[in-house]
Amino acid sequence: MAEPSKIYDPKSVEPKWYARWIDDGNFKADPRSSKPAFSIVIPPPNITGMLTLGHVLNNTIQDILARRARMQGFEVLWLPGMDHAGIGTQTAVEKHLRKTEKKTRHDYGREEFLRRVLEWQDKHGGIIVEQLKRLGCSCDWSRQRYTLDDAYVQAVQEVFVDLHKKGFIYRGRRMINWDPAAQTAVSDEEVVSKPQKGNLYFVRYEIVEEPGRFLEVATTRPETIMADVAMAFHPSDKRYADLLGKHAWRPLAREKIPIITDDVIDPKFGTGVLKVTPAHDNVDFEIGTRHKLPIVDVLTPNGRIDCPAVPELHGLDRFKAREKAAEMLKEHGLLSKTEPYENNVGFSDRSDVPIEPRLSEQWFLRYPKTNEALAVVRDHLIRFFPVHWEKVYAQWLENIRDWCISRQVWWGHRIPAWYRGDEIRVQVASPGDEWKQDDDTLDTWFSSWLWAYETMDEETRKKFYPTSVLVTAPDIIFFWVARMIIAGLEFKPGNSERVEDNIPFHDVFFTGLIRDKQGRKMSKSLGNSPDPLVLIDSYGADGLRFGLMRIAPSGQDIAFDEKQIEEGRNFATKLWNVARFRQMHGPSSAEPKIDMNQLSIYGVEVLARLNETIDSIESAYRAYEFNTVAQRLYEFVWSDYCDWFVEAAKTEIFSDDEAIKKSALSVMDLVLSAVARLLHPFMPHITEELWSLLQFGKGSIQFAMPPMRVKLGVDADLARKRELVAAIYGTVQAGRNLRAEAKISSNKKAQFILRTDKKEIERELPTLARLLNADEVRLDQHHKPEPGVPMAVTPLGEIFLSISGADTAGERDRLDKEVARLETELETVVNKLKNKSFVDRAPAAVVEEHRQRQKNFSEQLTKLKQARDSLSG
RNA sequence: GGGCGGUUAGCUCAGUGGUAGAGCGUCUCGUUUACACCGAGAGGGUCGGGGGUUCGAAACCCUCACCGCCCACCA
Repeated sequence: MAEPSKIYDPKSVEPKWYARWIDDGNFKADPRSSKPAFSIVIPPPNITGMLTLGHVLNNTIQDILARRARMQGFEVLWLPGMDHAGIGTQTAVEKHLRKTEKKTRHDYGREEFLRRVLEWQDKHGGIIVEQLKRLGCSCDWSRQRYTLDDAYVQAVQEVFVDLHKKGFIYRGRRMINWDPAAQTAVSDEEVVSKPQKGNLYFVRYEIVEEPGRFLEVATTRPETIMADVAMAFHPSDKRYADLLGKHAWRPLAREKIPIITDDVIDPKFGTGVLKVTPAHDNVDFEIGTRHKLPIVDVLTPNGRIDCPAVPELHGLDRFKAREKAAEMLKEHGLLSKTEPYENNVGFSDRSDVPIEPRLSEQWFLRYPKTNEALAVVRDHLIRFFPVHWEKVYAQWLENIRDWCISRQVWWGHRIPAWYRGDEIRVQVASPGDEWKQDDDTLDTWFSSWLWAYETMDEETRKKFYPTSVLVTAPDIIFFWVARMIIAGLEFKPGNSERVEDNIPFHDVFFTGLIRDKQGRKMSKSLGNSPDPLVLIDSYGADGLRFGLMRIAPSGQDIAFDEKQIEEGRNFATKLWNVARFRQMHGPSSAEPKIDMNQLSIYGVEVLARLNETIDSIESAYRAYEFNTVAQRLYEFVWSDYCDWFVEAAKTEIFSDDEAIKKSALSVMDLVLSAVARLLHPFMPHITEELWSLLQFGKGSIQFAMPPMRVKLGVDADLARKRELVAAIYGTVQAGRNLRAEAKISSNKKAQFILRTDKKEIERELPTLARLLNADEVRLDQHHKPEPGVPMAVTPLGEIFLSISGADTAGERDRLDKEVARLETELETVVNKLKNKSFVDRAPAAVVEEHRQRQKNFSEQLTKLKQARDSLSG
């Protein structure tokens, strides 16, 4: 076999294995399997979307869970698919058409426009699937679904009809959030409030009954004055009490309007007077309803003024009109002042323009099963990770309002409502030629809330529903997670009456949000979002995955730094090289035999650490703490295995004694095979490559059982050996420090003398010498050093660095510092042990630990002082 | 206004009651045959402030400050 290259090359490894996995059908889920089921449905990316770091994080986590489950012997379904993203896709296509053909969708008409969208979809759709494959995602691609698949469309229609029949869906003329750019209604969840700098205009309304007297009102929206239908103040406000029942002149589109009182008005805000504009404000609408006021609408759907009575404003954009209205008022002396003002304005999440509250005929859903949805999370039938999202979820459900589900958009699921004259019918099929279907489509989320089960056929559902876990970013907890829970409870896809059979998933893991180094959200406009494919090209998919997972603490946002991906790549190379090292020393064994009699103490140590690593990984997985899993593996491989075990074991590996050599190689095989399997969910490609190169198993690593703890014999014996290793490693560190302090360059061999009464150390001297890069470590129980020879106290005794021309004064200074440091530490411990409360009340083990520490410090100190004092002469 | 996170080394973050940690960056040494995408060593922190609980607090409680999110109809 040719020797693999020094640098691991993901480009030649990753595509090769991915193609193989697909060819072998390794990701296919079999609903007829007798294995226990593990299932995940992908949060469907937008059909025309591109892979972002958010997707990388999210899908890496899902892949880790899926791959680990496969290794554990589960029948795994990771169901992929895409979302049609109604407004999002339509907006993208409209933008494209405006740019290339200078036309709007209305220029084409519904049918032709939808044809253009399909064209666009054919061209740009599904790219993200190929990108997910490059990341190594083990989805069952043969089951890919789309929210506009025929069957899915049918299901959405039926759900609509069903909910309408049950009385949960209704049509009504109500205040909704209007997006003037996309020209559609949006849901409350799609409105984000942003602080906006603007002005507070103080406008004077003349009292009809008392000419010359004015009522002053503070408003941010003078452009809606023409829609004012009343003036209102708080009933307890004495300032205006005498005006109740009188009238004011509306200053633009001059008209008499009544002066009324209402409880919602805050007397402390502005002048304590509100101009009531029911058509353009939610609060005002409610006041209007209470007082049976008329509704005057002066805005067009695209946010322009519609008021022929005021020609100066008619047709103007709402923001231009605001300035113009203020000007006009000023000219008439009706604007007393203008103050700079900052307030929160609702913006459309989609088009990023201010939302216009608007009275409109729309379809609404009164949510079913809200109490049940609260209960399943509260009672932990569904478990959230991290748990604090439960509260956010509960708050939303407790204050839930009806969901506006109709959209004035063409791309999406058409509403199954039919009209003939004044008649309305809600049903899937057309009632007849003379019936005209509702022009509107449904909110995209009204289709995605069925995703957890409408993506499965009957047989699949039987095996894999409810799904095991949902992995998602927390920003769609309301949009998607909560609604999927409600849908599951309402439509009972579990084919049973039991709640636990119908919930869409057992666990929900909320990922963090990836931010840039400055803590800003990743966004296209900021250009701070690195292209994951470029990262894959530079660092490999495995490097990207591992690097990202190691820095993604559960439940917290992630500050992205490419350096960390570089570390992931470096780790892959490290792994690669240490495997290559193994390969240089003969064939490896798939089932290495560990002979406890032959096993070196270093082997014992590394296997004990492997056991600890396996344990902590196990518990970290249970808590979805992927960064802990990654970090533990990183430390074990790099530090415990490479830096310590492999270096120490070189003595054995280069030994002429075949039995000794074989024992060390067996340990390496055992560890490497275990590490490959433990790392496989994080780094699928490189581990498969190593598995194959080192011939650790006949089949793919994907279905290899995760490693078990290694049995290491009796506890007392194990502890004694590990203590000895710790002492040796401690001595090595002390010795290396002496070398560095004495400025012996790294490539120079040094000589050490070890003064110890521990006889068993003799056989370890060659290893000690190797680790210290010494050509000799001599054992001398009665060694009397020359004055000024650098020395250190270690758990084994004292170590001396043999050098000529020792710097006595320098060494004395060094020892003085060392003595001072130890004295402080000793004092701390002694004080603690002097404290009666501590000795009486602290756990016995802790007290004993302190006694031991005191003993060690005292012994070290005695030896150090002797050494120092001998220098003072 | 309500709620939820966060504040630990220059940077990014681990660390939920018992001697303050990692990686990166910095400094010194090094091409010692797995690895310079590397190895060895060093320096660097009164754990945001203040109170409390405890024998003992980075951790638990209270409070304040600052940063970030989410929810809420102050025009």
